[in-house]
Amino acid sequence: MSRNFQKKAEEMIRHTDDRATSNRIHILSILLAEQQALTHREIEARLSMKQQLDRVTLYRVLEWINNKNLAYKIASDDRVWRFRANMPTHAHQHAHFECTCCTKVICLDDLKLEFNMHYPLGIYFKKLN
Amino acid sequence: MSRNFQKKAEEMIRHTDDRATSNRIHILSILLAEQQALTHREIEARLSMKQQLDRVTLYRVLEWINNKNLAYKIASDDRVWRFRANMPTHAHQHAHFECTCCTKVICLDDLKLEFNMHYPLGIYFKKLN
DNA sequence: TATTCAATGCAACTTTGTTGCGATATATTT
DNA sequence: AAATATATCGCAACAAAGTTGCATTGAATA
Repeated sequence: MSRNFQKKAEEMIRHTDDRATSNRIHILSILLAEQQALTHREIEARLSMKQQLDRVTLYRVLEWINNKNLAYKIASDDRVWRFRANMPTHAHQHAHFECTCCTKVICLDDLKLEFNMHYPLGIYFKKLN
Repeated sequence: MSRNFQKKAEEMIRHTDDRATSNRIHILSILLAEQQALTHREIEARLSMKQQLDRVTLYRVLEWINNKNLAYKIASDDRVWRFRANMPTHAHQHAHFECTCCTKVICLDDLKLEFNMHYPLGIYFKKLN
C-alpha cells in the first residue's frame, strides 16, 4: 500500500520537467497517503530513519511540490502551513468548508457558487494558492 | 474626530471589569478609527511619539482587547494576526467574504447560511475567534 | 494620600520559515 | 560505464512574529 503511493508519487513527479529526487518522492508519497493536510513537523515525524533530511530541504521540497501543483497549502490560525496532495481530477467550481481546528477541507457540492452575487468592486476570483 | 474614537474606546473599556489604561484606550481608538484589520506593525506605526509603548505590551493589549471581544483577530496567509474593532451590533448570521490579499472582510448579506446543509458528522459551528 | 495588584518594560527565548554557499546527486552526454 | 553539467541538498546563519519571567510602574480603591 505504501509502495503504491511511492509509485504514484514518482509518476507525478516525472511528469514535471524537474528532477525526481528521492526526497521529493518520499515526501509526496507521505502526502498522498494522508486524508488531511499535514504540517512540516507532521511530515518530518512520518519520515523513516533512512529518509531523514534537513529541515531546510523539507521546506524547499514542500515549496516545490506546491509550485508544481502536486499539492496545495493552507494557512491556518496557528501560523503554520499545512500541505495536502492535490487531486488532479478535482474540479474547484464549488464551495469548500475548511475547518480551522482540524484543517480538514470538505467539499460542499450542494452549495453552488453564485457568480452573479454582488461582490465589492475590484475583487476577482483567482486560483487558490 | 480622533477625539471621538478616544472617548468611544474609553467607554467600551470602562464597561469591562479591568483597568482603563492609556495604552488600551489609544490602541482601541486606533482600531475604531480604521475601516480594515490592522497588523501589530501597522498599529505601531499609527502611535504618536507620546503613545510609544513596548512591543510586548502591544501584543498583550491586543490579546486583551480580543479576549474582551472589543476586537476580533484574523489569521492571514502571511502568518500575521490582524485586528479589527468589533461592531457589537453586527449579527453574524450571514456569510463573510474575507480577501486573503488585502484582509478586508465584506459581509455577503445576500448569501444566507444554509443550516440544513449536509455537513460532515461531528462539525458544529462555533463563535469566530 | 497611601495601598494594592494589574499592567508594563526589558531581556531572553521560541517557533516557523528564509538565504547564501559549498558539497552532493541526478539526468544527460560521451 | 564514465564524465559532465547543474539542480538539489546540507549546514550555518539569519529574520520575523510572537511568548515568558520577573522586577518596576501606575490605575483604582480605601
